[in-house]
Amino acid sequence: MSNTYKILIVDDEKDLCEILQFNLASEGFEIEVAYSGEEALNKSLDRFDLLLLDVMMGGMSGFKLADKIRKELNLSVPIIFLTARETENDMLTGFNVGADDYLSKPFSIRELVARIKAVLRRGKNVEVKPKVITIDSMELDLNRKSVTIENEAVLLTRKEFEILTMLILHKGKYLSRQEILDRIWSDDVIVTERNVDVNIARLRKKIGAYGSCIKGRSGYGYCFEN
Amino acid sequence: MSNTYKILIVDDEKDLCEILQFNLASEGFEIEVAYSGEEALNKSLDRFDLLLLDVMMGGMSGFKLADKIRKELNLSVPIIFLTARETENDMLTGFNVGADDYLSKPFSIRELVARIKAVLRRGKNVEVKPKVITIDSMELDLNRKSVTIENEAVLLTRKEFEILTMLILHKGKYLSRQEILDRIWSDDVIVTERNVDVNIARLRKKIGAYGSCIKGRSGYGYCFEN
DNA sequence: CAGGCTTGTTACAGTATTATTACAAAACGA
DNA sequence: TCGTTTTGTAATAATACTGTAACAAGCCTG
Repeated sequence: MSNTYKILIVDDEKDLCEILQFNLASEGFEIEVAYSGEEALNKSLDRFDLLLLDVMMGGMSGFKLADKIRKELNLSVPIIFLTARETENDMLTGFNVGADDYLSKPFSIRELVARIKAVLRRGKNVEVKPKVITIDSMELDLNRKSVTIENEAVLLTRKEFEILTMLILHKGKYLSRQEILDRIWSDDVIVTERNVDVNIARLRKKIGAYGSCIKGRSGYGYCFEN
Repeated sequence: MSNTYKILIVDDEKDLCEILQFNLASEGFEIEVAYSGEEALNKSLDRFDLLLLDVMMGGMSGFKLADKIRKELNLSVPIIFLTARETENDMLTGFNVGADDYLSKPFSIRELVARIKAVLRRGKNVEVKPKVITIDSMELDLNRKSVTIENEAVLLTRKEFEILTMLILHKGKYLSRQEILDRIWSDDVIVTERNVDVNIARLRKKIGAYGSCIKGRSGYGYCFEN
């Protein structure tokens, strides 16, 4: 396999680390090891495709480490937890800090490998969104949330901007009113689907000629297509 | 609370189904149940956000079902397996057919819910893999619900699209009017079987030369065959 | 090959869905 | 706070979709 996956093992049991390292390496993975959470944080963690974290470690626990990785480093690298503890609460904590899987010791190497592969397979399709989208003479800046057409600013409201962005990110696909509501309106607000229509109408008017790129189709919803 | 995820439970233990249905429904999920793999295949499975499959079932096993779903229907909907069996080999079979998680009975509802949420959360960032069916110069995009012939868009209504999809997914098999009604019309609406004929006629007209691939046979129903 | 049954097609009407407008409520900023 | 902007609702007209009925054409079966 040309691009080998890099996996970081964080566990303070050196024996187990060695076993894992040997076995996973022979599966074709590229392995690095850290013997504590602190040591792990000293590495540039964004290099790895997957982290295997022991929950029970001297010093920082695996959960704590995962939390830092998610919240402070803001990384979305997949994480699998290893733990000797079997209680349900641990499970839940694990998933709450964004674990991708969870294995209780003792586990078989084959099972671990299977789960690693499952997690890596999932991750393959994630797509990095561009921050600026250009469509002919129309530009959306997702960071600044601004739109220009022929370099002229077009002032869209928040909802209008988000709908336009969503349609464009799914260019060519019809999105139902419900899907649009789900994504753009906060969960606790209850509004009618007609709202989507109204906002689409406003949007169409504001973006001039591009308005006709937003197609509406009975039973399907809306779609951007140019 | 717009975001209801639709989950299909496939298990032949009715009691368990009921318990799961009740508990998951009260978590805000929208639940459907099938008591066998065969019954599950009669549903349009692309409607669901997640499948919970029992491994051990009378008739088709959960693994077999998953395999069909992945390979024949070409769906990438997340799957979680439920099983009483704990052997490692089962685990591995599960992951090989593209399972997203695996739970051994008995499991706690809370754990199941946590795992469901983990799987659904993951799915958010994953770009849906295109589900496109190509038949000579005709292309059906099941995600976009669009049809093109020689790269020209063919605008089908929902019913027309669904009928065409259903026929093509069961290419070579005659589907009775009743089967088509059951699958495509919602349960509470009562309509005559003649409706199927009418929609088939419209469909045939819209898809031009491919119209003649939809064969009708007295007493059998309709079948797509090219 | 005739009669009854099933199927294909068309036209029409009822229903559902969508676009647009105007106005009111809510949120926002100075 | 007040005035402005944004957002939601309701009403309406326009459009699209779907079901029914009617009839023609096909197909079984005796």
